[in-house]
Amino acid sequence: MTGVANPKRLPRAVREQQMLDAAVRVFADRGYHGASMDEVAELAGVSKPMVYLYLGSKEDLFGACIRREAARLMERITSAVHDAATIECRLVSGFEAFFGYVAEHKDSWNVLYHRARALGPPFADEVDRARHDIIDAVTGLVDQRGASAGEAGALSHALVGAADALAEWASRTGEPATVTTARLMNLVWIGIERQIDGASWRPASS
Amino acid sequence: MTGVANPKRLPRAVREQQMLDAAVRVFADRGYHGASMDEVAELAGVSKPMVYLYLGSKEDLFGACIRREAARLMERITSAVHDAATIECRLVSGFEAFFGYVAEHKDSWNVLYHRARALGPPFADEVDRARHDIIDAVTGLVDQRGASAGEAGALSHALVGAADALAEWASRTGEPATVTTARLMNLVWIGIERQIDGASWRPASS
Amino acid sequence: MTGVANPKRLPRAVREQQMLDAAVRVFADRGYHGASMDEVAELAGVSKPMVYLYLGSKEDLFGACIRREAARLMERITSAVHDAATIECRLVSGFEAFFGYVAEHKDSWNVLYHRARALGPPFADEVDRARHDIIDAVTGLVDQRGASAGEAGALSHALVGAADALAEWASRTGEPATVTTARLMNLVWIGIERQIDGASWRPASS
Amino acid sequence: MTGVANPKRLPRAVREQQMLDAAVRVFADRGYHGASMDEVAELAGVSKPMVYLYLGSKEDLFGACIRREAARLMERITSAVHDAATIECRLVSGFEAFFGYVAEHKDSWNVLYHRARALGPPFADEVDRARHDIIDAVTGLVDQRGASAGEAGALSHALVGAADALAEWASRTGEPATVTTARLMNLVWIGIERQIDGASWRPASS
DNA sequence: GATGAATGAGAATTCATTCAT
DNA sequence: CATGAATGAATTCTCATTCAT
Repeated sequence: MTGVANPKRLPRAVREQQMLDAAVRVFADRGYHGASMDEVAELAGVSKPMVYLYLGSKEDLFGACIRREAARLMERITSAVHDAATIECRLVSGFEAFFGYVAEHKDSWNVLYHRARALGPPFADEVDRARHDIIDAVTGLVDQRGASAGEAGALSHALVGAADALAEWASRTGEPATVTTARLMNLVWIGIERQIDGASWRPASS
Repeated sequence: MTGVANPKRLPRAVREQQMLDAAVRVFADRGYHGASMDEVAELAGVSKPMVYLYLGSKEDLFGACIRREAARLMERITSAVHDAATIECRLVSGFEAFFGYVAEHKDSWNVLYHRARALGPPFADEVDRARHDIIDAVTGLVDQRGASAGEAGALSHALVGAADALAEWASRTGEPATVTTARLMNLVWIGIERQIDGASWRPASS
Repeated sequence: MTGVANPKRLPRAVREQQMLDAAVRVFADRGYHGASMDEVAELAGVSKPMVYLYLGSKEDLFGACIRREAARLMERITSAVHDAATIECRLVSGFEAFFGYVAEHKDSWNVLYHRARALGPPFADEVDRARHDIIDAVTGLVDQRGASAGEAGALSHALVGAADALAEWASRTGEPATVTTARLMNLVWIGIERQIDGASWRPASS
Repeated sequence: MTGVANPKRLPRAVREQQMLDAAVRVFADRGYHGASMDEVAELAGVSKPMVYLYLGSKEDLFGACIRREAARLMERITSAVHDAATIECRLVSGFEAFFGYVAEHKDSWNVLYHRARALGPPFADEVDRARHDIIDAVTGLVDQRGASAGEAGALSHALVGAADALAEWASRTGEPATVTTARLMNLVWIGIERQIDGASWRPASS
């Protein structure tokens, strides 16, 4: 009975991280509504009141998960992009980091992308903020020169959408991040380049 | 009380459609777990037992929504693509139809795309089938000639992902389907063309 | 659609019997609370309102079942006992008739004995009346001469109880009514005889 | 409101017994299907979630009742029989204990005997096990010497059936257990004795 | 005579959340 | 610091019962 596996009396910061780990896992598996605080507490190895004491309500807990995971993803991408020279290299590095992250942290991505998106008003803000941080980062990659705001915004949305779908594909086929990155670059790089140069596709019919 | 003022004693087929309309709306707004059968019934202007009698369990009801909405979207795309001559034209028509549909039937798209994806085993099949019908249609557009199966699959996943993200963007900015289509073609058409021709992007560094 | 199997427009008396047949079956299978009017109606091949129109509420329907089946059992026993000469013969004939009935009409016995007994106040009367008709008949068999009322009552209760338990035993082993009857007579006949003669068992210890 | 005025925050073991007490009472009064978890909780003086937390589903709860009550009855009979010397004494002690138990714990007997019997597959096992423990005990009393298995089985079924019916009779007339026991011995002892000795009743007619 | 359409009421079960210790 | 005990409020689903045709 007396603490073999779970040392009691851990410092607060550690316990909080354990709880968040558990929460991310449960939210990823069941979605926000499907998750129960009971399960989170059990998986974290603490009693429910502890969860409430440390992280607040279910809503708060979900928010905390989103923020922590989004920050982790951002950091991974940012540091990957950091010391690449050309736009092309930045994109490649960024995509590779992204695909790598998704492959290595399925739960994290699951919560962020699948579970959190479009979850009624109380969460929309939190999630949108997180998602926009990422899209903005991509916009930053592409929009080094003067594409108009609208253009770059749409472009990065499309890129992130495509990347997301490919991440899923990659997680099913198990292909390495570099290959998936190549597929994506294959599809979009020339388009991006031309867009940066100001050229654009015209309907063939006209 | 909130439902439309309905004449009583409608024939079954009519009531079923009303219920499905309501269900799509509610599932779109709240997600599967967040939706309550009470709300569906109220919005449909009937009592709960009618919903259970006609459409079965919540799970069944959700499945019925998915199937109906997926069929509608597919029909719209299929008929748009039908009489276009070149691959390029087909893509343009297909995207326009898609963006048009998403713009005009927000709830439908919401259920199909945001709410239904990644919803545990009981639904995975139904949803996956619907989603794959669409992706297969896109694959069919692109893969008229001999891109290898894997290539085409990844490509169409990426295209659908990009289109989805742009649809969201468009729904926020309110731009017409033709403009969004142009943005997307701008980004990907050359890449597609080259891929059809067998050329591909190479990492610049090597 | 138009009546191949179930001729429509049957005379009321026939329909009522069909419904009662169905009801006995369903009540036997599921018990009073577990049975649903839907199932009864379906099994009877009519719509629910017909059941209500002809037999009244669920409670009424159950009562009607009890009465009909109890009457059938009583008639079987009564006519078997009718032309036996001695008390012993009457008992044997009565038990054989009883065991035979239980073996041949499982549902009927099930409803009467298992499902109906001890079913809260609304039914207690109906069921008790039916059960007492049978016990009274047994009392009549045994009490031809002057056992005091109390004695005979207790005796016949015990006999019916034993017979009931043996009926169940017989229905499991499938042994013929005559054998089961012999078992029972084996156990109780001498005791009955002595009781009729006024002799009685005395505790051995005194 | 109806429950006993309970001090709050009782230890689990205590609360569980209170809940079982209430459940036995309610199941006895209404039968399995007729009983509602609401009523059980109210009578136990706790909220429904506590019942589910401690005892599980309605089915589980019913099973727990059956097990507890069957064990109590068995213990009473076993300890009564324990130090009687002859078969006759054992039977007398056993019956007295049984009639005493039924008289003193009406609800318990009601659940065990009337409510639980013949209750569809999910319960059949539990109930049958409990019931057979009792019948086996009786078989053990009677079958000290070599009555064949079938014989002894039928005999003990019949005895338990008779005892049950007499218990009911006794509970109506209020007569003491010793008197009811005498009635039963009066009826069956000679039959049992002869059966032990291998003699048996023969149809008078042959 | 017969039924499809419809519902009010209540069932089991679960969950987020909070005290008292 | 930490938890076992406890619950109000929903949620899904079913059922007996009745109209309108």
